[in-house]
Amino acid sequence: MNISQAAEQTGVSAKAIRYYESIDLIAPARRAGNGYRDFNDNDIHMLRFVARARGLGFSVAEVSDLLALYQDHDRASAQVRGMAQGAISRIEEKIAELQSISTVLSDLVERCQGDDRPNCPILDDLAGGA
Amino acid sequence: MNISQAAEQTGVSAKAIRYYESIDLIAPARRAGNGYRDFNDNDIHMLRFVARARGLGFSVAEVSDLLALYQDHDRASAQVRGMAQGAISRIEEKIAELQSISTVLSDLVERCQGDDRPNCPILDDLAGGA
DNA sequence: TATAAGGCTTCCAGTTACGGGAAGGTCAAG
DNA sequence: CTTGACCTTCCCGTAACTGGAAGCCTTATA
Repeated sequence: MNISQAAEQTGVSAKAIRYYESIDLIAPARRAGNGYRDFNDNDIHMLRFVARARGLGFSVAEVSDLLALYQDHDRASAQVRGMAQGAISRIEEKIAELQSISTVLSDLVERCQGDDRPNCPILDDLAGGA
Repeated sequence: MNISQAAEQTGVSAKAIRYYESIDLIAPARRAGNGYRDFNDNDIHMLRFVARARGLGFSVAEVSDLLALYQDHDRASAQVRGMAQGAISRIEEKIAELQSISTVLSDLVERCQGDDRPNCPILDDLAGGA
């Protein structure tokens, strides 16, 4: 299977696949006689794993660890669980931060008329900080 | 005032100040006889504006627009309000996305024993996607 | 069969918003 | 006069790719 088919079947762009290969996240694909990459079912499987893990917010470095754990059949599930919990913590923190920002912005928007006049509490706030 | 004092008073690092100057976000600071940047009260004011806007999640490009609006005393408040609302929308979207990710991860963690054994629903899910 | 379109390859550059660090000038203190 | 703390500019590195150029390969069509 050529790279564009692999991309289509996994949701990982051809560019991204080459990138993942270049940073050794995934094993280099077999090459056909013409030099084209040739992907097999296992390659597709791995790419889907990567796509799903990335989609769940794991960094590429973390995905690398997860792949190693996935391929190590003697791993302890605690390790994977720990990584997932770490990811959850970071996500929760980010959510809290975004929510507090959103609150501030919403308050500002509420106090701003939003008409043709120049008076704008939003800019006043940015300027004054108070 | 030298750059390190300006940094301290605004919460913007010296590196960031030079960067903002280099990309024309802020006006180049006056130079003292020795070539050092010399910041005045207005510079500090502008840097604080930038710091606060960045802290509220506006991109540097957006801060540039906000600064222009701030300095244009004939601006319409509607424009600033619109930008703030756009920022809020993006933030809300991001929050929703993070929350759905967090939910999925939490479900997975819950189903994972997290012990010394290799059985791990988290990896199973990443692999199978189902 | 010639050729044009499209896919594949590699490599380089750009993205965001800076931080780190090198090489070298400047300033205040002892 | 030297030390150490500033300051300057310049270049590299970050995360995770995307876009584009230059140049093969393949397939379809005239």
